[in-house]
Amino acid sequence: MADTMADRLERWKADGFDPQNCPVRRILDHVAAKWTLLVLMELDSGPKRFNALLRAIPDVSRRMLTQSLRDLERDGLVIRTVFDTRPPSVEYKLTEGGHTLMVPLSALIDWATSQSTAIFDAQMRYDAA
Amino acid sequence: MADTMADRLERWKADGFDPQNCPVRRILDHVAAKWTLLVLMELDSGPKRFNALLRAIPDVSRRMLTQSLRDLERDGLVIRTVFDTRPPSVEYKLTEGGHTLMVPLSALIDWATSQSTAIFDAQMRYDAA
DNA sequence: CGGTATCCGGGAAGATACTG
DNA sequence: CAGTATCTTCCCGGATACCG
Repeated sequence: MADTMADRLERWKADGFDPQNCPVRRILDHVAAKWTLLVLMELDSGPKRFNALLRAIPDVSRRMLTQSLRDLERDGLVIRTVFDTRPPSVEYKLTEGGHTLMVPLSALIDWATSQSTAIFDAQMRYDAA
Repeated sequence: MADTMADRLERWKADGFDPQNCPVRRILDHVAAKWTLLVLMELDSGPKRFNALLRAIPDVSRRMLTQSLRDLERDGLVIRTVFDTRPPSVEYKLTEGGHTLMVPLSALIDWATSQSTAIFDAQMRYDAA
């Protein structure tokens, strides 16, 4: 898509665009939620169980991990599978849609990684003034 | 970069990764902040003045627009130029770094746009259960 | 093991009014 | 024109405790 931002914006607005209910921002909000990005990255390398995720992501609480997983499940990006064993085990994995999200998301992560020192410097300069 | 997510995570963790202070997430938080995305998209098509942005983005308040612009300026993504006229006029435009951000960001917007109905459907299905 | 339920504090954001 | 200032409200997220 060689679409410019202006094109997109124009189409959105012509479409009766409601910034309070913008699907793109709703998705971005989820992606940028405090723990979601780390959850997605952990699951990208394969299915994991609840406590495995809890251990893999330092400082996340049970409550927030559960909520992040529920949000992702609701968006159809993650699938939750319960195995009827004793004690019960629950597996989370990315759906096909979840994996396709990782493509553009990787690019954004790369950008942020490569620019992080430049941004840090800019912040120092700004704060000095 | 054919880097997998697992590679990235491993590197981060080996690096003494603090999820509370992750540069990538800090940047993503700004990008995904309520109004930032729209501001960036408006500025991508060229410099704009404060009130032009205010008019272009429905429902944004003066306060929040100011804060969004300050955050972007602080990150070095936007430049603020004051012209000493009467009445004064102030122009905002993307920096070079701001423009490079739009590349991966466009890809993510495209993904979100193309998946928005699928996600909406998934949500309906989830909520029905 | 894999969650819920409940309480609570702090920061984000809206409304409104004022200013150089 | 391009902002501040102040107030208030809301909700995210942490802490803690309990459950099938």
